[in-house]
Amino acid sequence: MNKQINAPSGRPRSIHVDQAILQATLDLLAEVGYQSMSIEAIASRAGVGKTTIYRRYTSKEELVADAIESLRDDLAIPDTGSFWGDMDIIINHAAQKIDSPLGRQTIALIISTASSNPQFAEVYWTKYTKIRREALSKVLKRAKSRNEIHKDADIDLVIDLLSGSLYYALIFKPITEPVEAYMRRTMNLLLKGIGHGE
Amino acid sequence: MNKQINAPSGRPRSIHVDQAILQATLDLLAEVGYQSMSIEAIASRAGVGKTTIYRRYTSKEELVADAIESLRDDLAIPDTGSFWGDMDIIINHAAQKIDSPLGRQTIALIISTASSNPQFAEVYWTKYTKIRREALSKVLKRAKSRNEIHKDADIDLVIDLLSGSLYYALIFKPITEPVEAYMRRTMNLLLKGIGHGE
Amino acid sequence: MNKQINAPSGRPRSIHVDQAILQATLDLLAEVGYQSMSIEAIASRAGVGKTTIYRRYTSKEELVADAIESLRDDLAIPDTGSFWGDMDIIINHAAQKIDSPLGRQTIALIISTASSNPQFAEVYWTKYTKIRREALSKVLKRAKSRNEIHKDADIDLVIDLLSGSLYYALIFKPITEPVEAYMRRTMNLLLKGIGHGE
Amino acid sequence: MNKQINAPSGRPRSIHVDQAILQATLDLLAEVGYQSMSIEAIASRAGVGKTTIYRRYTSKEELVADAIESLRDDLAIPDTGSFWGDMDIIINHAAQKIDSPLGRQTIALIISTASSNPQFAEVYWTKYTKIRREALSKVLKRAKSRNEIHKDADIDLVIDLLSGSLYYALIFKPITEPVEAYMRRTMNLLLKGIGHGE
DNA sequence: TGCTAATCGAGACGGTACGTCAAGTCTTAAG
DNA sequence: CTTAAGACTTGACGTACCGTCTCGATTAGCA
Repeated sequence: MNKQINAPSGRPRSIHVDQAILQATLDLLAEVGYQSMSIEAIASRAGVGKTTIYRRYTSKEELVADAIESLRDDLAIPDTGSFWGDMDIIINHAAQKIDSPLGRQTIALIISTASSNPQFAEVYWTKYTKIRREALSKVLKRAKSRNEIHKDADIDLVIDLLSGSLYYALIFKPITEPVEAYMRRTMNLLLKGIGHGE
Repeated sequence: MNKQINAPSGRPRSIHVDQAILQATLDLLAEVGYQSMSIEAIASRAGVGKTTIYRRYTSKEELVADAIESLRDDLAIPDTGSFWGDMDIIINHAAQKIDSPLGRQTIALIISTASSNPQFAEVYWTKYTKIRREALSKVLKRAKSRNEIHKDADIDLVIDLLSGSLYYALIFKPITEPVEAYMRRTMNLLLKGIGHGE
Repeated sequence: MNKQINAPSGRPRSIHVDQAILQATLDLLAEVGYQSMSIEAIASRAGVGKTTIYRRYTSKEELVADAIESLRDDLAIPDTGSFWGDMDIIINHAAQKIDSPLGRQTIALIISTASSNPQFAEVYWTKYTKIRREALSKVLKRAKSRNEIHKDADIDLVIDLLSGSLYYALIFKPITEPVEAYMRRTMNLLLKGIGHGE
Repeated sequence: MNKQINAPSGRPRSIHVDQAILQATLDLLAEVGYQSMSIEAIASRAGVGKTTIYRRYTSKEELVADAIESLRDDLAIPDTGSFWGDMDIIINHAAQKIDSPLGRQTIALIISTASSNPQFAEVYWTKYTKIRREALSKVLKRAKSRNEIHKDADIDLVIDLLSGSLYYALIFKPITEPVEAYMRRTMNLLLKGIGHGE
């Protein structure tokens, strides 16, 4: 009963080929960057015909999105019992991801593509960003319920500030301090605020 | 004593041509976007030979950077006497800049190019971003001296959060609310903080 | 035993394209001449990408050489039984070839290219000139065996004189008489000589 | 009375510049050949602005024609009293001219340009070829009057054969024998003829 | 002696064509 | 029907020269 809907006649697609393509894509992404990475180079690196790639993906964006998706790690949402306990884990995890050639290229790519191509902003948002936001969101909600942060704090906006400043710093500021330290400073500022309360 | 460093020989460069090139660049940037904008199209739109462009700029990035630079407005730093008075002006100014096809394209471009090309991050930082940061910085310092915000608040970091979240929202979030409203919400969050004081 | 040296993989070259390129080349050669004939024009006339031409030929010379080669007629060596009978046929054949826009352009081209490019002199010599010389040579040898011309006459040199003077006249002398007449006068002079015998 | 038609006011043209241009032209002609010789290169080699060249010549052909003209030697017509005496001088002179890089380039150029550009065939004919033909012509006429050659020999045609075969050999035949030897063989053949007389 | 006008070098200008590269489509033979 | 290979059209790239056009700076001869 669980036959494939349309019984595929002829030679089936090779999964080795699938993997070779994704791997070649990731390799080249880390080596030469998104812009200077040609489909032809990917094909040749993967030992595959161009046609074989075009049969699977209709654009470089799609291909790369899939390649990045392929190495998504299933981020376990931490639950240590304290806000800073959870945050430390999230921050360390993020920092570790970012501090590699592929990690930086990936972020640069996501921002770059997304900013000039709204329809791929959507794709990346779902495949990459959303997961992380959900983890953060859960952690913040728990902190709320533990009364560690204001119960009327705008969690979504907090995440915007946290993520936004991180990306902003990664793009525009030469590396002055470790990613972890920067994120902790940010979180602290958000906790205390800069006004005088009433 | 006459400071003529190098008497320029040969026919001098035409400023009409300079302007035509920059204008064509801005037009096309708004119309078709950075990626699909060819030097050939710019040349033809400007009524100019390709050589004439290549004589001035060695890359599309350089050209576009200069074009954007050319429409830099000399942002007067507001001084209304109150923090929110100043902020309103800055926010309105920013919103007005952003809410135009060219404005959005420009921001997308800056982020996109900068994120995949560190050396142009530098250029844009200086030509475009720095000026706005300095205005914000001055306003925040004055607010500090008026005791409207904490005197030990990390101004640089505050600006990172403000700018970062704005860019982040512009890229990843479909337009749900006016830019002004979003920026005001952000500023409020920063003032109050999300923690419970000491 | 099957002599297929390298089994060709990939899409084979299209013979339609081959022909279109050669035809466009010959057309333009006759219309605008060798110098002002651009590869781009040939490509567009043939309805073909520039790359497709560059895949086959590395230079305009090569392309044109091949185009000319393509219209080589398989000159049948005449054998009428008499020297002048044979010569008449050869002369008429030559004259007919020369008296057309393409014919003149071809000769001009061959001489022009060959004189400034020794390696193409070689090509043209083999593809174009040699065949005609061989025909002439055979005819002259038969005339020798029939005792119509001296048995110690230097046939190669005779052909040089015949061909050389023809080309020379074509280049430098405005058309005063039909090609046939000129060639016959030349041949006569060669037969009689200008000296007084021994 | 014999004043220059239009008294030239303003700065007169510099003869140093004239010479520098011609010299640079000849140098480059011998070095890189006619085709790959750009006006820009000539100007730069001569230490002269492009305008200065275009003020004097309207085309590369004109310029080169003048450069070649500038080194015309005033071929004295020999008169030794015997046909072969005169011929030896002419042959030696020709051979000496031809056996140098510039000499070969010049001939190649003349033939090449002339064959693809009838209006320059005219120019070269007058400036270069005609002089040599007249010398030959005079020598042949004297030989006639001395009864060394037939009195009804077609002198013009003889010269065509002599010149034509020489050019032909220079272009198409790899150097097998000295120019002098070849010319002497040709002359001999012409004297004796290849037929059997009546 | 100073004026006038064409010259000079330099190099910018709008163009044309170059030869290269990659994009995405297509056509083979082999599996 | 997929695959690897590679030919195909298209279009932009960045370069080299073309012939024309400004520039400021020399020069001569005429006034």
